[in-house]
Amino acid sequence: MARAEKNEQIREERQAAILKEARRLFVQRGLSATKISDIAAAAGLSHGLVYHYFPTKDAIYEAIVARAIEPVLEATAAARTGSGSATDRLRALTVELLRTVEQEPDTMVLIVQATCTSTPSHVDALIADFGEKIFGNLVALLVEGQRAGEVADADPEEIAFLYFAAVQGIALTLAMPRRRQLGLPKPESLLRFITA
Amino acid sequence: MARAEKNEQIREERQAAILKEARRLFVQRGLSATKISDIAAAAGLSHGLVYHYFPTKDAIYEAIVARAIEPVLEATAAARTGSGSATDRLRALTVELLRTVEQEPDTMVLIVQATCTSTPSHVDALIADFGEKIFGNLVALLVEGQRAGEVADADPEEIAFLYFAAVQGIALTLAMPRRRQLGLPKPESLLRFITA
DNA sequence: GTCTATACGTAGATAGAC
DNA sequence: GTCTATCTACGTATAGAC
Repeated sequence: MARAEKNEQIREERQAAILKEARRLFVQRGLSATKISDIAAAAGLSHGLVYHYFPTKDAIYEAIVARAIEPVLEATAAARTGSGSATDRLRALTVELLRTVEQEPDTMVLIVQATCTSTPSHVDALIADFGEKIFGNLVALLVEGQRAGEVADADPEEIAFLYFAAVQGIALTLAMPRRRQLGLPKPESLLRFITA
Repeated sequence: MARAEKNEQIREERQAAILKEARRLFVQRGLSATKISDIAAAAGLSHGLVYHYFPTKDAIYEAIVARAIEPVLEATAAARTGSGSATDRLRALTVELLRTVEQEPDTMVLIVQATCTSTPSHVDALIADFGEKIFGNLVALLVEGQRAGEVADADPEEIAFLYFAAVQGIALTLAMPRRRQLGLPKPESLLRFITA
């Protein structure tokens, strides 16, 4: 393997390791309580080297939030434009969101944290944009469902609001310290907000 | 006024001012991003004097979280033991919780933050205890409602989970940066989770 | 690419004068 | 009770050697 190639590989591995460990720590302790040296130790490199791969701690955080947002945004976009009835797509979306909450709890907790705590301004912008898009996708989907008579005849903005609030609240509750073991709610239960 | 009396009065005023400004700042920026000197400046006293009234920053935070939890806990306890049908009490509780979210958003946001970010261990214990009690009160109330045939015949633990998740998610959404203006959901909408 | 050493700033907390 | 000055610790980020 050529040297440049090998370096590129090292670079990717290091960055991935930093992002992975930083994400875990940010979720556990929050942004400002996580030190660069914690991240470095967890990823198995010196703290100075972290700055070889990322310019600042905020940049690491921003990259992590952006990656967390992406799949959730894609899921709602896919539900909005996919094929099948609106109800089917809402159901599939709900299953997908609950699956994410269960199998990758960090993803949603990170979004929740970034939403309710002040963050670097770039991240604030990411979160605001995220909220707008999620909301837009859900409302469009709900309106389509209402036209087909499948979705309750209430204000679609209100339903979208409640629905996504519940999803985030579920992620939050599962992140509670020393919480009792609670199973995830069933998709049907969450869909009671919506169905006609 | 006697000197001792006057000092006592000063003490109470100072403590109240510190708690009030600290709460605002903690909600806005989070615990570790809020400096003692920020609090002191906002409350109009020197940063050294803050330590005359509270031993540590964590102690201030703990006092604030404890005060935020109290009214929410009381509301669910009152709903559990109050008079009237279970449905009536659930409805009144929902109105009360949504009123709190709207009129004192900081209260719920503070709880949400304390839940999803690592906090001093005393606060973790407060939050865990809070979760247990809220959950217990809601489940008891729901079971009573089910006996009367007023509440949907689903797992009461699941309904309680979803209900409180939604409440917290609503508070969270309203705290979003640069969010579009959204009205609060109507109590009826939230109660759709519950009613038979 | 990697590490160690360090500069620089700042935050929590204390001491002592008024 | 109140302030200013200060101690101490630590975290980010950089520099320079290997």
